[in-house]
Order: sequence, then C-alpha cells, then structure tokens
Amino acid sequence: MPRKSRIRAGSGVTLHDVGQAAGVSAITVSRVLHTPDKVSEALREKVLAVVEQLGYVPNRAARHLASARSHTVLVLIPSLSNTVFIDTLAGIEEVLQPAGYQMLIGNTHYDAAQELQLLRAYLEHSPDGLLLTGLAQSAEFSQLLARHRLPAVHMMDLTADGRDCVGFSQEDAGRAMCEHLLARGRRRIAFLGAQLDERVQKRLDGYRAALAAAGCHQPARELLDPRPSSMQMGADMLDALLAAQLDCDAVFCCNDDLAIGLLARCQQRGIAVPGQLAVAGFNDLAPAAWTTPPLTTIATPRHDIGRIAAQQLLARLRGETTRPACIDLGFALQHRKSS
Amino acid sequence: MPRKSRIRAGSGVTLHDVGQAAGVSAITVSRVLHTPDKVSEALREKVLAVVEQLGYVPNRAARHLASARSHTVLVLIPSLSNTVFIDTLAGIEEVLQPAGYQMLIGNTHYDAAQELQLLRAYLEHSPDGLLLTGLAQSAEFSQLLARHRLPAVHMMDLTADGRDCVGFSQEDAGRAMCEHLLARGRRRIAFLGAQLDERVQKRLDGYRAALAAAGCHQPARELLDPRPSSMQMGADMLDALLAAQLDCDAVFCCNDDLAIGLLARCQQRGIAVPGQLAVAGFNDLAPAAWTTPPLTTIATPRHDIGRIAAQQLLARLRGETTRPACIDLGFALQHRKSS
DNA sequence: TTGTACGCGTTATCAT
DNA sequence: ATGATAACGCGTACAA
Repeated sequence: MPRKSRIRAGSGVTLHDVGQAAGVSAITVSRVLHTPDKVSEALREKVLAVVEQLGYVPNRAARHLASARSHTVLVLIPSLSNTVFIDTLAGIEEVLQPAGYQMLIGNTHYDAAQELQLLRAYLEHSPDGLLLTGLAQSAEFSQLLARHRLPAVHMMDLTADGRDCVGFSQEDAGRAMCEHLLARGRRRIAFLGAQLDERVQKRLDGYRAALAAAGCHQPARELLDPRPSSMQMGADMLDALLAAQLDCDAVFCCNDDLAIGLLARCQQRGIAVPGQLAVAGFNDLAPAAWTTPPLTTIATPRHDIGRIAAQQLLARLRGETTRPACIDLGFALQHRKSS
Repeated sequence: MPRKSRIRAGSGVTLHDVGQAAGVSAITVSRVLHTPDKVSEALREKVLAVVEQLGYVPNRAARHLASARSHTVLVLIPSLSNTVFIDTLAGIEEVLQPAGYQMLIGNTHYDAAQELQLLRAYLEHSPDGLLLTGLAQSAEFSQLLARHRLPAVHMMDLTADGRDCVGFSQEDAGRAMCEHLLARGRRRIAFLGAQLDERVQKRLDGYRAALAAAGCHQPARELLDPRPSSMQMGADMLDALLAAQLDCDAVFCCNDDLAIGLLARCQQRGIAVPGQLAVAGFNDLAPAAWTTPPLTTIATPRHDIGRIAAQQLLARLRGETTRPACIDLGFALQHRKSS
C-alpha cells in the first residue's frame, strides 16, 4: 500500500529516518537516546553521529501518545502580577527544566471557579501532575483530580489532612509579626487586609490570636478590603485609619504592597515612622528594604517552596514517595526601622 | 485481531467511545466539535449530549500528531524576576488562552547561548510560532528558525529589516528622558546602566545623542555594570558617583530598580532630590510612584506589547498577514517630583 | 543486544 | 452529510 505523503509535524526527520541512515531500526535509535545502556557501544556511537548529522528532534506529541506520559506539569497560581508567585515559578522551573518536564502555567485570578475551568482546559494536555497554590480548591476540582488520578502538591501553606504540601504556617507568621510589635511595646495594632484570600485570612487569624492573648484585640482596628492589593490601596487605608480616629500605634499590612503605599503616605502627611506609628508588611519583596524607613516584614521562602514542591512532585511521579509529605520551610522576621 | 488493552493517556474516553455511544463514527464526533456546520443538527445535539455525559476530554497530543499543528507558542523572555517581562506575559496570555493556544515560557537569562539552547529544547514541542524579546538573537538561532519555517514576532523594540516587531524605540525613549532633564536645566547628567543588554545599550545611545546635541556629553559620567540590575546596585552606584567626584546634577538610571535604590541612598545621605540631584528611571514599575520623592520615569506599554505581539503572531499563523509588521506602541514620560 | 508488530487518539483523504 | 481507511512518530510487548 503506497504511503501517502502528509504534512510533517517537526523538522521532518524521524526516528525511522535516523535508523535507516544508521543501518538500524527505529527502536534502536530510541533506545540509544533513552536507555543507552541497552545498546552496544558501537551502535550507540554510530547512531548518535547520525542523530547529530541529521539534526533529529524528538517529537513530544508522539512520545506522549505512545507512552501515556506527557512529561508536563500544570502549575496553578493566583496571579501573574504578584512577585511572590513569580518567584515560586522560578524555583519550579529550576527543577522541572533539567528533569525534562514542561511546566504549563495557569492564572486563576484568585478565583476557585476559574481554577476549576483551567484544570478542565489543561486536562487536554494530560499533565502528569499538578502544583497548586494554597489548599482551598473547590470540591469539584478535587473530584476531577481524583478521577484522573493526578498527583498534586500544594504550595505556600501547610496541612496535615493527607495532601502533599510545601510552605509555611501563614497563621504562625501573622502571629509572629504581631508578637514582634507587642514586644516593641505596641498595643493598639491595626490589621490592613486586601484580596482576602485564604493566606490573608490565616495571617488575620494569627493577628487575632496574638492580640487576644495580649488582651488588646479590637475588631474595629481590622480594615479589610476584598479588592486586589495595591500600593494606592495602602495609602488610602492610612487615610481611612486616620479618618476613623482609631488611635493606632502600629499597623500590620497583609503584604508589602500595602505597606509601601502606606509608608509613602506617612511621609507625605508627616507621620513619624516608627515614632508615631510602627509599620509592618509581609513577604519581604525587593523594595521593602529600600523604603523610608526600611520596612519590617516577614521573609517568605517562596523560591524554595517552588523548588521543593517540584521535587516532591517529581518524587511522586517516579513512585518514590508513599506517605503524604508536609514540608515546613518556615519564615523569618526581618526587623527593620519601620518598627 | 484482538485489541490489547494498554495504559490510556487521559481520562480514557476517546472520540471513538463517544461515537459508539452516540451511534456515529469517531470522525463525526470530531466534526461536531471542530466544524459543527458540516454536521446535521440532529446528530450534533445527540453527540454533544454524549460528549457531556461521558466527560470527553480531547487529547492534544493525538491532535497535534495527526494535524501537524501543536497550537502552542514559545515565548522567550530574558528573566522571570523582571516585572517588565511578566507584564508582557500577562498580555500574551490574554490573547493566546482564548484562542486555544498554549504558551510555553523559556527564560534566557539574558544570554543568547541559552536562548539558542532553549529553542533547540522546545523544538520537541514543535511550537507553531515564537514570541521573542529583542532583536539580538544569534545567527544560529535565526537559521534554526528559518529551517523550521517558524514565524516569530519580536517584542520590546523596533526594526525595519523585515522581521515582525511590536514595541517602541528604546533609543528615542532614552533621548526623550535626557531632553526632559536638559529642559529642566540640568547639564551634568550621569547615565547609570546595569545588565547592559541590547535595550540598555540603546537607551545609552539615546542618552549620548541627546547630550552630544546639547554639547554636554562627558563619557566619564557613564557608569556601566554588566551584572544584573538591583536596588542595591543603584545605591552602590550613588556612592560610586559621589566618590568619583563627577559633579553631577542629574542621573538617568537605565531602569527603576537602580533608581529606587539610588533614591533611598540619597535619603540616607541627605542629598536633596531634585534640589541637588535630579533622578530619573525607566519602565514606571509600581513602586516608582511611591518613592520619596516620587520617581520621574518612562512608562512603557509592556502589557500591550505582549497583547499585540500575540495577535500579530496569530494573524501570521492564520496566514492573514503578508507584509512584515513593525508596530510602534510608543512610550510616555512620567514627570514626577524627582526631577 | 536487536528487531517486529502494533496501538496510542486524532485528523486528512477519499469515497459514498 | 457521513464514514472507512490510513497516517502522524513513537514506545510497549514480545520474539529472536
């Protein structure tokens, strides 16, 4: 039966072509490339030379189809404009790239419904595994995961419910910052929150716990806005705080963006930091060290979170890991002059 | 011949399965999904119902293999830690996602050799097209592109040499900033450069042209460091500037990061900005509006660059475009209090 | 150690 | 408008 010529996918050179040119079968070429130990050295060298000469490029689609493994990992993050998650991506890339895995990035926009839609859409790529942000996926999401038997590692937070996770305790970090402010003699501490995703909620929990323990929790001092965080919002929140006459001596911002905007507004309004008001942020982004005054904040190991989470997922994919892993990478309080 | 059961790739439901359940052939199901016009309404509805019921998920790998189109675009950016390129990614995603294209991201680390390696590696995915940063790819890179007949759109800069590009004139932007400083009465203007990639070089060209035209160019006032840019480096560069006693009345930083670090150091050392020294940055990142004093800088349309570049590439892929496109999105000088 | 036969899920081609 | 058949390039299973 004549082989009808069709449009080729890649450069045109196939395993078969390489095999012919080297005087071996296609499968031998495949073995030279993937399991060189199983091929005699003579053939190996010959084949490799031809591979080089012909500029052979493997075809991932064919490989995927034949092996039922896509060598692809789906990474779901809430936002592309937040450096925190980008740093995590960099850590992930550092591990996946050398391992021959491709990362597919999905932006959930902090929305569980969009997260579910993304999973549905990306299922077409049949990823071998998932890296997720946080623990608050929807029930349908989890069912879909289970149905497709997809291993997943959750990043940025911790849980003991049996899911793999790599991160740190958001609540402990929130508490630690408040204990620091308390230790500096502050009692009237406000909490400024934006976005109000699960991580901010847990930092808020930590804030409440610490202040309650010190007997100085006042719900009126919690300023919460569900809209996306921004420096402008931080500046506005300082105005709101003053307008409400809440008589604060410290503010704990749920992230550095708010804190940076708030610090700038303090400068403009002539409010002495930390004299009149101590200011604290969260994440230790690059600008935090360069504000006036430099910002006290929580340094988070987001790059390592990505790195280790990717390693953990690869271990699962290789079947090396059995028990659920819960890897706590901790956090560090960066005490600077704003407190 | 008995069909041996093997491991399935996706959820397990195939076009064939859907077809059987609906009493049609696999190809009809395919048509219902991709070219519904070519199928009778009765069948269409029936098939769609079964697709829904069985939870059919198309298999991209098989589609790719059979159609020689991967619906995948390779995006090469120099860095993940620079917000500029992340914003571009967001713009790209905004266009590719709804169009059913998957973006693969490669990080070149500002290195042409790595860029070439990435292209080689990603060729396995046989991307349908490329989105590149800048114009300075290696000769081998371009040959590889040509050999595989891959359409590419260059981002961030302009050229009239026949390659598709979307961006703005880096040199004009550098010149514009210097003309602004000159117009404010400054004559002893320093240039601080880091990374020294092609874009920084062009901004430097613009700086030189503007100052030469005004008759006040002094090469000694160019501080260039090939290492990656950082706020720390900006602070260090102010120290270096003062140590060298170059007697400057303005500094043009090649990006906002340098400028932010430099401004902070000015605060620490009690240097009045803009009184003693005017300071300018480049890119208009979020923190630029919140420094003390707020930073004069060049706002760059990076989000739109990503968006339009992706659209241009899609047009090429559809064969709609013929002549090379060179799309100038311009830039805007943000005059703030630092100058 | 090397090769043969076949299937992975889809689309292109051609026939009806 | 719908279907039959082959082909995409590779890896698995099994044979030699």
